[in-house]
Amino acid sequence: MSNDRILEGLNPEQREAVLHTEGPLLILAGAGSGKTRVLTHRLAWLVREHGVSPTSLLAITFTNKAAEEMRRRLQDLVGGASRAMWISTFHAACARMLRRDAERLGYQKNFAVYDEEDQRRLVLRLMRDNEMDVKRYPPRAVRSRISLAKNELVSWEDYRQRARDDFEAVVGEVYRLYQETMARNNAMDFDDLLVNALALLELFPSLLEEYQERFRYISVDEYQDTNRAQYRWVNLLAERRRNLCVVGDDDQSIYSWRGADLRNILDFERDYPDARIIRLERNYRSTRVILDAAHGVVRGIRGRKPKKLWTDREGGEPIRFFQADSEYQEALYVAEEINGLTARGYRLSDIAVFYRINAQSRPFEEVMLRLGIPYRIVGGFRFYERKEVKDVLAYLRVLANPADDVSLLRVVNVPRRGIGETTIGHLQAHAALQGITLWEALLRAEEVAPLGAGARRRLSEFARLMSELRDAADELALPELMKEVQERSGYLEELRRERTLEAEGRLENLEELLRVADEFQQTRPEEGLQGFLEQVSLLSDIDYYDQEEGAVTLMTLHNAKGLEFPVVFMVGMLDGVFPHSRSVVEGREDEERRLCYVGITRARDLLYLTCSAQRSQYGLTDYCAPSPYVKEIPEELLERVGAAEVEERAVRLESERLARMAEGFQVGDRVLHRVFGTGVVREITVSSAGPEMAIEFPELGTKRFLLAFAPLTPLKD
DNA sequence: GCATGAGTACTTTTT
DNA sequence: GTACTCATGC
Repeated sequence: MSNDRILEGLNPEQREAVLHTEGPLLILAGAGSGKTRVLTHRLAWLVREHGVSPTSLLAITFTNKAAEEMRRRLQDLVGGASRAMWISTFHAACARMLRRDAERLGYQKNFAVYDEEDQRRLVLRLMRDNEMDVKRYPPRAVRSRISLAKNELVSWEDYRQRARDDFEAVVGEVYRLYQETMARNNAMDFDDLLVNALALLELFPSLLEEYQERFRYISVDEYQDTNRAQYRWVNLLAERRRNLCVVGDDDQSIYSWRGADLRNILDFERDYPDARIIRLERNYRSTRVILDAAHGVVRGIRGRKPKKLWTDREGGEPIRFFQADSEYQEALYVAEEINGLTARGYRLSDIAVFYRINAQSRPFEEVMLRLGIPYRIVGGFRFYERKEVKDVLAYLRVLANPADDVSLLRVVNVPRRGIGETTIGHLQAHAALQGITLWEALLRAEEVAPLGAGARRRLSEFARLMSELRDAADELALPELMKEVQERSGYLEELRRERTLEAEGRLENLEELLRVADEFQQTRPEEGLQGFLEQVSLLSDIDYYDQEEGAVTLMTLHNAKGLEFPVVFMVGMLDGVFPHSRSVVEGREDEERRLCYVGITRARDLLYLTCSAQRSQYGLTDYCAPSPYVKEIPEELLERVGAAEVEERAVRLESERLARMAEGFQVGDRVLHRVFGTGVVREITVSSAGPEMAIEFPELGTKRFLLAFAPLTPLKD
């Protein structure tokens, strides 16, 4: 392939960005302006034209999915060289550094990665152990403050010193206990990955130098959503070579609640006075109407870098706005439109439904299920957050890192083996007194004086189980080990005994987990248990998403970032939900506007905004006004849809569905009625209530049924 | 130690 | 409407 192909089809600004290889570069890339293309082509250009070794390239993306996509595109441009580049999220890159050198910070290489639930459990335990008031200071809130502090590089010492009220004082104290326990448990949470990777660079100049020498060219995508720790880490790495290319868009900054700081991108010019700045303002995605609507929402934000995207897709279909009477009707409208769109030639995978919070998905799921529209949900309850999955993973985590007592405590009595709170309490006290880990205390359970004989026996038995599994861990490949854990822990047996639908589902999930382990073993056998656990904890919902599947996509606006669809429905556009009342209270309304902007600019051709006059939450229904953002879209771009029309179509849709059902039956067929038994169809007619059938039963004579309600099944001869 | 039921808080958004 | 905590009784 010739190098010219790398530049082919780029507009002048894109081309300029690709050609600017040396020195700091800021690319202000509006929505749909082809920034992924620029990023990948720039890397390809470095390799092909400048002969840069792929090992010298570090590319940070926002999700694993984006990294994968980038690698795939690079594979096309430069072939196998793409494999040698570091293309990953901040968290994955930091984890990689730490797997190599965490020992320098006092961790062992096999450190565990805690997710939010693990963190919350630990915070709760620490607060209870120290007699703190968990009602007044909710562990969730404490956890989130600690997390935010870390992202802003505030240590517990600093935090405690700066505490302004008693809540912050409590947080400061828990923060200290938390970090101590994490160190003892040989565990890091998501934030520690960043903080500790940064610590490696700051504390060990030789390491810093090594990485600075290695990564001669660094690029960061979605720079507007980086936090303090990420900012420091990446700028430190780039300090020597100064070949730092950052890409972002202040209008799409939507993660301040997780510590992202818009100043990182706004101040880039101050950090690098010699930076080249390139603006990509040509949008290749949306119609003019859609871009104007998006602009209407963010126009008024103060401190915003003024800019306006342009497109040569003049005009476009108006934005449809529909205010339904009920949530159900809203969902029905969306479903009707989807049917109409597919009739017009759109594929289901062209269509997306976005909402502000996961809880809003329910009515849409229900209606699509009922009308038989295939859909796929991104996010919400995650596979790896399901109880049974986390339980089995917790066993594996203990095997990989016995110091991990959060995981050990999670599984010690799951399934039930008669080891209750009292017993565990004694064990913990013993461990603390002796200065040993919970695991060690478990192995020497006989020495725990206050324990009764029964408790002691049960603990020893559990200890034996775990030691044997630990031996197995050295011998067996991952899938076999997991199978052993599922079987020998008694977990499968307990679920099998239950014989409920729920247990059935859990068993299926555990099977799925085995398949995941199997695939990991096939593709990355050298990474072992450790690597598996790490991958599992760093994956996000969107990483699993395959846009090509023949289904409508449902997801939150946050998950929609970086994607595009020919048709977008933004649903539940209600004041209080969007903007979310909590965001408003906490002074983050601008960010809600940007979130709206992100949603709108995902649409290529068609955009729908919907809401309903009422909404139910906590089982109650109350009345709601439409989102104020709807009003900020210029009136001439909107087309309001009437409820009467929607009702009418709903009725028609329903009768069509019934008519389709009737197609399964013909006069003369034998059918089975759940109550009356076997009969023969004598007549099919259609009334206003849908298809009716006259069925003759041998004993009972002829009866008439409404197809919609009768429990009938056709019988094959 | 554990099953049961009453009472409660709860929902932003996620690597 | 649910998930979680807590008190009660076996």
